[in-house]
Amino acid sequence: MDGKNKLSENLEDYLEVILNLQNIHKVARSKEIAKKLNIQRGSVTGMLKKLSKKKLINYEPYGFITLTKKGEEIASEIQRRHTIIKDFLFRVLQIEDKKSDAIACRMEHAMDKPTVDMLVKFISFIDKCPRAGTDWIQEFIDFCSDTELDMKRCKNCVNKCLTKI
Amino acid sequence: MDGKNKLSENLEDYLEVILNLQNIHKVARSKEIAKKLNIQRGSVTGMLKKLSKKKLINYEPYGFITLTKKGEEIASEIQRRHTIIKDFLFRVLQIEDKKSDAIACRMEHAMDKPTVDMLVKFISFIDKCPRAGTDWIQEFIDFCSDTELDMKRCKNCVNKCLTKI
DNA sequence: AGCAGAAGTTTGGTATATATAACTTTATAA
DNA sequence: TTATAAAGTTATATATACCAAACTTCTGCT
Repeated sequence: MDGKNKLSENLEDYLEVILNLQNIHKVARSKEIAKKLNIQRGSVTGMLKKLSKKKLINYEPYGFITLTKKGEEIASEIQRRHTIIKDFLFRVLQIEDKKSDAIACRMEHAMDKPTVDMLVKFISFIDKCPRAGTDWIQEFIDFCSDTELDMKRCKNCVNKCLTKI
Repeated sequence: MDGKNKLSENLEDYLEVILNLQNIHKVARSKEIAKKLNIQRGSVTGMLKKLSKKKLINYEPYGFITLTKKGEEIASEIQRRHTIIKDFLFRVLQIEDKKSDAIACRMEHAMDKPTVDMLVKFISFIDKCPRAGTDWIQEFIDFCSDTELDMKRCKNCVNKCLTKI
């Protein structure tokens, strides 16, 4: 029934921000939304009206702003994508914290749910598989500076896997 | 000197498409650009003018369309990002071919060069590290259906690494 | 040469998302 | 309780990027 109503990236960002604010202050406020999105207060109202028309937020002029159930579902999914992508960028690819956040903020709109689900599984696999793990990520970090593998070292490294099992 | 002139995602897409067409037909043509971007012919002209003003393409009305050196540099970088991201999605995350392409097409604008560089290293590490490799990716595929690790199997799996070195 | 059709452009209109500035409503505090 | 500030809204304007349809230029064919 609502499969085609794809939200713009901006509207998705609004929902995500509203969810964050709601989690802190119970309700979101126009001023705070503007601040978080780095835009002017006046630009927010029109977008709130759009979200309201789509029944994603409860909105009355000068009133409280809260997510509807449907809005919360979407916002949660976006937030989930953000968290997962950031985790991958930060913990695996070794991108610095703030930058991971900034890039995740853009990537979350490009990746759909099934793709993020696979990323979740992949990260989970890295964390659980004896052939991977945090020591393996450390090897990756070293690999990044060395570029070449030292096979003697590899032998040593593989042996570490055995100790895990 | 040109650090702040960030292109919009759309302009980046135009450059990428023009590079592709140029590689096939030496020059790009308005009609082909429209076709590749799934838009109308009339929409292309204005964008070509913008790219021309930014000195990213050589453009005269009714004339040939080619990338300038600067335009080619940017287009190549975008194309490189696309290829790398697609490779990760397809070969590692096991996203189907066409979908990998479509998502890469959107992600390429969200990830900057340093981040893609790290992704390159990561994929290269997966391909080269004895603890990873294609057999490890196969283990990931199995992990996706099973969700849980079988430690007996893990022992077997780790032994495979040893045979590599 | 000249005509038809293809390719390219222009024009006018739409949708999205923003800014700025003036205005209204709500909240605060003397 | 009423002035004032803060928060929110409205109106106008801008930038991006698209479409549809009319128009222009170019190309190939006879």
